[in-house]
Amino acid sequence: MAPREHPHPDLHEVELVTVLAALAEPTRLRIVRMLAAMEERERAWKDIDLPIARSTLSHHLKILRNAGLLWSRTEGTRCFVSLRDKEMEGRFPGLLECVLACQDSVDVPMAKGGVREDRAAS
Amino acid sequence: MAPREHPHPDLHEVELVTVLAALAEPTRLRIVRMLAAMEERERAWKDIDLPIARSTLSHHLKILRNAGLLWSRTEGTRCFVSLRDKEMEGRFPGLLECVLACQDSVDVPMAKGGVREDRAAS
DNA sequence: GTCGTACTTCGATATTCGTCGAACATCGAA
DNA sequence: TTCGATGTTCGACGAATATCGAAGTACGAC
Repeated sequence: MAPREHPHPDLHEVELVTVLAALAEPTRLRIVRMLAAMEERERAWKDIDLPIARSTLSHHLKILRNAGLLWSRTEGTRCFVSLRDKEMEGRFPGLLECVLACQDSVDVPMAKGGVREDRAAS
Repeated sequence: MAPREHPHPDLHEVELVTVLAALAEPTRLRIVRMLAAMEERERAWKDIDLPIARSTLSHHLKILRNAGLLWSRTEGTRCFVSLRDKEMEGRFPGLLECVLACQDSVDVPMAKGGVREDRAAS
């Protein structure tokens, strides 16, 4: 289907385990990190370049959306996603921040523009 | 088997996804919260009172241990577990703290002493 | 209207995970 | 040494999950 307007949960109704489960998957964590590392606050669905099928990507984005982690916006037949980091900070203070700050093996080698070199290098 | 000395991972080798996955399960999150809410820093294995089989509990404790979240110590035939919160703070600054601080539906109604009333009430 | 693009949903599959009871291993006590 | 207590491991099971390709749906362009 075309990107029909998706339901976005009220963050007050999102449970911590849901958020943790959403983040506890390498591909999804990578997506979150990529969105956080961008200069623009939005990323075009089409430009999310990962070695997975598009249907799988759609699946992961849905899980992140249901966990309150990202916002998707429709523009014609296209879709743009962005982190709900401000809201998440209100609901789970410090969580997203420390997840993003942490250094581990899940990197952000996602081409097609938007990756900040300065962050990637630190 | 009796509580043979278990392997505890070096926290530098523990990945964020491993920790998140360990925490992203209601029973395990409950165990972590219970350990954090205790006055004594240790809890006897035997006194962890949850509505699950003992083999299941053993399984969950192993996952938490492998994620670097808890430490288990053997004393004769008994076992005592405690949070590795200080070390986790060094590896993933702020993570455990904000997970414990967050308010959601996973409570800590675990009897047999050790639950702090002041925390439970806040 | 017809076609193509852009996502989403469906159905199928393989893997992982939570759970249990039973069997096992280790220690202390009798 | 025999017994009981204490955890752990094993084997099995159903449920959940990550993945894909194919089919479907909505929109813009022509």
